[in-house]
Amino acid sequence: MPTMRSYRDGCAIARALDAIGERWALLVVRELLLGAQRFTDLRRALPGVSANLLTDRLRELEVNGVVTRSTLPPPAASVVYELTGSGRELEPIILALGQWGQRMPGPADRRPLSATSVLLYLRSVCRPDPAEQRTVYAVELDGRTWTIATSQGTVTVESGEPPQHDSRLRTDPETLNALLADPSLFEAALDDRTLVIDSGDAATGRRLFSL
Amino acid sequence: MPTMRSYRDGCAIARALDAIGERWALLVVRELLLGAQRFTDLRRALPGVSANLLTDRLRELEVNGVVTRSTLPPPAASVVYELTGSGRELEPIILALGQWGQRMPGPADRRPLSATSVLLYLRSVCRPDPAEQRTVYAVELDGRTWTIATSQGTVTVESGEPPQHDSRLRTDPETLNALLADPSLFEAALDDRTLVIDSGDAATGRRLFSL
DNA sequence: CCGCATCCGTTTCGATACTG
DNA sequence: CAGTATCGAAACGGATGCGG
Repeated sequence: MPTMRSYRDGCAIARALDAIGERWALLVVRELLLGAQRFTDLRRALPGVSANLLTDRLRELEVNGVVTRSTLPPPAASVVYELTGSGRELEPIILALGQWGQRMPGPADRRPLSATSVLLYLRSVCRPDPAEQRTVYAVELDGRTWTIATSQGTVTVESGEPPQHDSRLRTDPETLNALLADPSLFEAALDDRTLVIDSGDAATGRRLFSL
Repeated sequence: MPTMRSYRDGCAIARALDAIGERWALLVVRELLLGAQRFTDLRRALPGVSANLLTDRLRELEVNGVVTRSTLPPPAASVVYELTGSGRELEPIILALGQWGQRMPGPADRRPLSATSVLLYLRSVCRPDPAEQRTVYAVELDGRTWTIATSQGTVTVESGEPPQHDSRLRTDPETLNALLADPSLFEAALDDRTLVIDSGDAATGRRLFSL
């Protein structure tokens, strides 16, 4: 059964933490910032969380009005979790927390990087040239495919395969992150095959990192 | 000994949560946003936290570079905890979390309100008239005295007794919060003595809530 | 009193196994 | 796929103790 402890403090900060302060809760929200996800996808994206606990957190977030649980209409009929409006309002806070965490004295750790966090970063920093044509990328990260579309100065990131794409890339979160920080690593990444272009030309692929 | 668990995720959000995501940690930071505090004051301000847990959290926050522990020079010689620069950078995030928490569907709870949260709110919303003369208030809340000074369009809130003051008020967090939301309740609060003016005239006291 | 340290019962977490 | 069941380990919460 879900956790039911509270700080018992009328303060709005404490009440917010009652809702999203339990362990893993905010990382679940982070995952859902890129769109609705299924239980199993959340598990894969959050290595270390047990199925048991993920169930509890999702239920708590649901009763707290942060997440909604819905069953897709047939023939899909799968269960998906999605942020509510209130949940989406956490985005700037979570991104700010990420910026704070980045400034922290990190002991040069080489820990695996979550795909979602890199994609969130991409979405938050990329401001494509508004004059540029709409470009749709299919990006495969950690075995999952994402749709990244640049259009009229904005970037959208969605889970799943795009209906059609201009370029299909395959890489890992660490490489993607490195390329966003320094686009000039593009050719080197192609060379050691940490980045693979499955379709589309190199110039189109490279443009994703030159935003 | 302190908690030593980690999300083991290179993502900056997860690393931030490793530093300040444990239970009570962010509320400790909240308390310290108004200035250095002693162990016992933190305990009183955070009813529900046990002494050993507070010790653990303070140590963790210390090793994570969020808090510094220092012994005041004699004759005080007391131990105080204070935010580092990194810790102070959490202020906008914590305030944003508070705004999010306030928008949450609160089930009309009448839980005790922490003094710090009301003072943080006061400091964040009050924009006094820059033309106004500097005014120093001594405000007693929950048995502790705070110094609130308005000067040149800014408000400062500090723990402790001011050297001199223009007005001395005594009230409780709930009343102070209500007065900030609706200054017209000032006279009613004086009537039922949930607000007491110990020194200074009523007009000066009232000005604190008309910012 | 203040700033903890130690002990101890309870809750939560994390891992593995299992089910509709 | 989307969860439950179970269980040992860790964290929490409260009480008490203790040196300065």
